[in-house]
Amino acid sequence: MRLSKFFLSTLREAPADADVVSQQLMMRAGMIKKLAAGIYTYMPMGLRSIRKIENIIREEMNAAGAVELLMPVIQPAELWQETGRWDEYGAELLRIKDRHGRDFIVQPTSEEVIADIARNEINSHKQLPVNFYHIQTKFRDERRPRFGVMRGREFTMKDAYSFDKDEAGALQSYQAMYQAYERIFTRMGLVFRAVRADTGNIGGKASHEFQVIADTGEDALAYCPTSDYAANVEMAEALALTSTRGQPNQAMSKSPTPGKAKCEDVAALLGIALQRTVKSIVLATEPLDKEGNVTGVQIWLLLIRGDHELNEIKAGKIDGLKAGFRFATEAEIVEHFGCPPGYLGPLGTKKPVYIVADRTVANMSDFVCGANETDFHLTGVNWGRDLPVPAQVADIRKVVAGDPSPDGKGVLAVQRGIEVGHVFAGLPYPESMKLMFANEAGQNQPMIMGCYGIGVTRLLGAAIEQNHDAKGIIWPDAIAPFSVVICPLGYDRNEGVKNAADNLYMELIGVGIDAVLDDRGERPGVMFADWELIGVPHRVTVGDRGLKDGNVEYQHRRDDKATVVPLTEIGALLRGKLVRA
RNA sequence: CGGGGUGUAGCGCAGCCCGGUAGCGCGCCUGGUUUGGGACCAGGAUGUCGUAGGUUCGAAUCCUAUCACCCCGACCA
Repeated sequence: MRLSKFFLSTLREAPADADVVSQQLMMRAGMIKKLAAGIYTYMPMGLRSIRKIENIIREEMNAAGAVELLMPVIQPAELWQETGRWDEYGAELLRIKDRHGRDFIVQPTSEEVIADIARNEINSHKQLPVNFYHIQTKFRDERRPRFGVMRGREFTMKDAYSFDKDEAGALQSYQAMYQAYERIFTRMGLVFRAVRADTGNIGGKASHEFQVIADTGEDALAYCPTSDYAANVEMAEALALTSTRGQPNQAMSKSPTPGKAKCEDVAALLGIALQRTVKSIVLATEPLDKEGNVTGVQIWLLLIRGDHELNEIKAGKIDGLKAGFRFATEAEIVEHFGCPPGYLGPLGTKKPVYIVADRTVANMSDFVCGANETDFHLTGVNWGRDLPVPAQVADIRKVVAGDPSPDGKGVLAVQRGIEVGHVFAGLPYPESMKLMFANEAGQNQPMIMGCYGIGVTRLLGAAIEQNHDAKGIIWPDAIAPFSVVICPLGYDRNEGVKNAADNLYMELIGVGIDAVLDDRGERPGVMFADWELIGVPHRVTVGDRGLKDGNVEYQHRRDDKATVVPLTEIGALLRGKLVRA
């Protein structure tokens, strides 16, 4: 591409409403423009990267045996009413009416349509397994769109749907997609991890998220560097930090701790480690009777070690809390404990409460907790001696870096990630949409469905979040808008430079290298700054100075300085660097 | 949805408190001088001041409504 025949507009300053670095850089580099909240135009420069991402996905999906089709953006409400998602999806589902007043939706995903296709088109086991995919525009009316293209309302997604005749086949389809995803993100040059995930409300069986590692990611991941264990922090299992309960060494006593309502303050006042304290968290549930009336309020006391944090998702899995819980009000706390928050503990509550101890707390000895009396804490508290051993012990805390890995093979580390792909097996649609086929015996049986998504436009942002510096974007080769930029110094006024640059450009294009020739005749500083902002990974500078000796300069976007290379060798050098991994 | 903030040229911002009909930097256009890291000089173009009402002789400025955009969002005892 000759730049004079392309379109480029860079900005020195990012628009004030850009909230994350990837969005700022893409806007400055002229790759995207915002049209409305969470809705972006992909400008020519940005679209080139999008197309490269799509092509890699397409090649690997095809190689994995998936078949491409294209389903509509606008879908009739009837299909969504059939699965119940018309009612369940909520405000994120954009609903529209046509001129006849019929209800339609703008698709946030395509399970309904593909299931409709599957039940109409697939009748025989001979047609299975099959995996359909498309790369299509989606719309989810996010409550609060942000993070640029990473959480837009309109976005592009690759979604694939597999249909199998039995569990074994479904597992194979799942693994084929898992491996395809590994190849896709590897080819894109991204650092990522496959993370075991909660199946969430789609309700499947096996599920992994593919997370691009970046400090600015929305999700925290817990993983074990010495094994393949990786899980969302919300999901990661926290083991008890001590396997058995220690023997009591101290007598229990009440210490004045005036004004010290936080574990940190109490530990500091008493001169003990924060790990010796126990934090009390009070929840309330409102159970219903058979008629659905609230029968009263039940109060729960959850005990967590002072330096740990409650994991509400885990708490929600405790019997009695499954139906939903809330944090107790201050009035409820005073009523049940006899004192306000800050001095609460499991001993001597005013009214009975349900006590749940975290696994680690259950094994603590000589610990410190609130005395249920304003301005007092208890020290040297021991289970079994001072109070009954906890009736309920559960994993209710968030894991932290340094915890033992649940697989017993090391220590957990925590990093942030951006979810760019998700694979699910065993979706419920075969039942609700009657996806039946005739098996070898001629009997009808339900198919097994899996679904597999990749956020195409989100990948664009995630790649930048992972790969940028103070000057701009640093694209991995495979998804850069251009692989190589030729920067001639004095293109408009130096015949020798112009000829050399033109010839080099033709040579690179001739061998299939995606090169751009900056033929604007701009000053070097302007050219360099623009291309460093855009993040083209390889740059060749053609100048009078080097040309006298038959040389040009090569510089990778990550290099601090250029290397002199004979003009006759630069083509081969670039070809060597751009060999596909 | 609740709370807060901001809307002035393509981008970044000032002007608003204290009303007098809009300005700065970058970018853009023309000419000239420059030319290996965002050049310089001279000249120039671009705004229904988010929108709609109101107050006033007069509104970017004050008032009301409305829209858009941005930020924050339980608790962590």
